[in-house]
Amino acid sequence: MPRPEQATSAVTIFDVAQAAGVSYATVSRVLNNKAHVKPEKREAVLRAMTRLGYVVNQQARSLAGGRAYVIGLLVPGLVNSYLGTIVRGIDDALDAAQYDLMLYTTHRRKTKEPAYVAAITRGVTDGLLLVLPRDPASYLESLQRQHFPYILIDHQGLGDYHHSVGATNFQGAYTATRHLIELNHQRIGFITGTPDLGCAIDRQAGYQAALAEFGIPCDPALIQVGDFEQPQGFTGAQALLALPEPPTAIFASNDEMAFGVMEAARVHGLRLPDDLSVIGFDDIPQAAHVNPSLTTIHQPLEQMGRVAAETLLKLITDPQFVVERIELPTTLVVRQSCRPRAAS
Amino acid sequence: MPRPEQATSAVTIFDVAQAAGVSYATVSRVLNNKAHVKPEKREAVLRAMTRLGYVVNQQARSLAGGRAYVIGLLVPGLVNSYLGTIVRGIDDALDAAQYDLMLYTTHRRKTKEPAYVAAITRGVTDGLLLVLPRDPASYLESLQRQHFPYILIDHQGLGDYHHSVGATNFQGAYTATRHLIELNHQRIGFITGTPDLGCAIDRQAGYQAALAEFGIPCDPALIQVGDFEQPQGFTGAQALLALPEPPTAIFASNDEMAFGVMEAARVHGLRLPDDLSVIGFDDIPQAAHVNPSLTTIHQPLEQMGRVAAETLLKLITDPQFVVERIELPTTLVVRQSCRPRAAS
DNA sequence: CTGAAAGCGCTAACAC
DNA sequence: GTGTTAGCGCTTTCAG
Repeated sequence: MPRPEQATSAVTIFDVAQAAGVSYATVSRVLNNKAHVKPEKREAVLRAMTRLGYVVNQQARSLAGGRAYVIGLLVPGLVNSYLGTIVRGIDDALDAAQYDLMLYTTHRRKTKEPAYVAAITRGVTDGLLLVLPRDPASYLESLQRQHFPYILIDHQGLGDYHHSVGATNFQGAYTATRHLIELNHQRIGFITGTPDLGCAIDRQAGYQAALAEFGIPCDPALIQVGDFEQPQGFTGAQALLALPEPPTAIFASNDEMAFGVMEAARVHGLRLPDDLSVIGFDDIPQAAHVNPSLTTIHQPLEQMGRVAAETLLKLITDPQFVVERIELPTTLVVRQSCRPRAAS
Repeated sequence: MPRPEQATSAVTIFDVAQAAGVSYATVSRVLNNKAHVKPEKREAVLRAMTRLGYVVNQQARSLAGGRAYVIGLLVPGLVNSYLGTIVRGIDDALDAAQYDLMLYTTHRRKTKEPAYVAAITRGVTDGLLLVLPRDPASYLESLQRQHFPYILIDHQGLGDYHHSVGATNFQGAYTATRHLIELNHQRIGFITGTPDLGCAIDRQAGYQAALAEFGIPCDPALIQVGDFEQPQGFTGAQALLALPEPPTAIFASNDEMAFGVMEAARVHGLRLPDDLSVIGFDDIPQAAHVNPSLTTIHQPLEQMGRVAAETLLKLITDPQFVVERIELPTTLVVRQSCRPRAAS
């Protein structure tokens, strides 16, 4: 009693072989672009495949030792537009290489991570892309031990993770701060990202470096800890604006928090950008559409995704390939949320 | 010469069987929770599995005719926070059932969709979730022919797609419009969604139904065609506000476009909500954070994802299971972007 | 250059 | 209850 629901499918390489008048193995060779197949036969096989509507069975293929043509993408719980943009880049690169994408979320099965990684590395997937993992060490150790191909996206600074693609966070934050300084601001508030993330640390370092370079003392009261989410931008700005000597400009570690800052400024009765300059980081689509539009540091998210995927693919095809940390440039996007400080 | 990169892995059910002193098949039975296994043996097998660090090989499992424990998610190109919220719900449900998620994007391989669907239905995946497919017919036909389990998310209205989970778009739009009417507005502008999407059509119908119920004539000049993206909200509102007799309230078919409307109102020198009331649809996180905060219709996206996934799982385990279209309720969320029209 | 044959790890009849 | 035995569809030696 055959499974009725499978009625349609089931064109195997065996069928193709028969139709093309060759053997089983030859079809496999054609399938994998192996050399040593007479052109005519290759042609015949190809023709038979299209005529029969043959589609490879990845399961079988990878079981038999070949590639799975799937790469895994491990993301933190939150699925937002930041991630969406990265995914678009990944998807592009994977599409070109005929790879599919398996989506894994960090918060799943957190109890038994080793098993999780094991499952991922056990055949289903040929490589793994990790976006902003909170605690990379738990994964990386087993990944490295198994020499399993992986690339980290947008994470660095902590530890020696050279298999990674990121942006020039330090440079970007430096540029943002410098922009504010050149606009004559002296008291510049800063709202950090999630403190245990490399990119957050680098952005803070860039902020402090610019201050130092221009001989502006770094007042700890001007630094508020945030978490990359809008509410923290709001509360951070509230604290900043309540200071005896409040800042004339605020640099938020990402755009989401910058929106929170703008909100707080309004609640505080401040006009933007006249009374307070605000600058963000990331350049999410929304940044161009708020009022006033947000001056920010553009982070090439889509490109990061694409480059990471391409690098991973390279790593998969050539295990000897040596991956260095790749940093893509950030750029200042000047819009309307910053203004020169009125001379006093 | 064994593959060196596989050094670590390779604990098979065979190894487990040996360690537990049972046969091959018994391990498989335990794995699949089949009946007829003596408790002591089951125990022994379980112990051996954890001791050896055994992890199932899904490829082999599904090749041999079992489940793949993977469901596919087909999404339109755009990956935004709308989708992110749905995915969270899906992920929750799948997590509970130990399923993984394969992400497919519509724009890929558009040239050969049949092959695409074939690949999806050929074993890698046990079922398919389709979010807002632009042209469902091209997929649905082969899906149905193969009796392959699938559920549509947030698509309806066109054709007879009962395998779907959505929200009460008509009802929500009706409620939004009615809210505006009860606020004494008579000239209410409307910006449509992408016209070929069922949800867009239903929302427009809801708008018109409310108007009709209150005896307000539907002025075609008050309806602008949009596409669910912010820029169209902006231009649509511009057209509306340039009318000889402009509306006192605008209902945008989604929040993104409502933001565009707010932007246009500002450019036009209008104060919100005093000079113009704006209402949206979706209740994306951002809606609570703009200024003024956006009154909107909450669409239970996360729940939609969860329900769709759960229903699909049910369908997979029981092919006889009959799926009806499921509509989850939308609710009005009153914030600060609407105000009663000043009596004139 | 090409065919034959041995599995990959597992499920599912089928015997015992 | 439990073990035995076929394959699932494909990649890969290994002979020709």
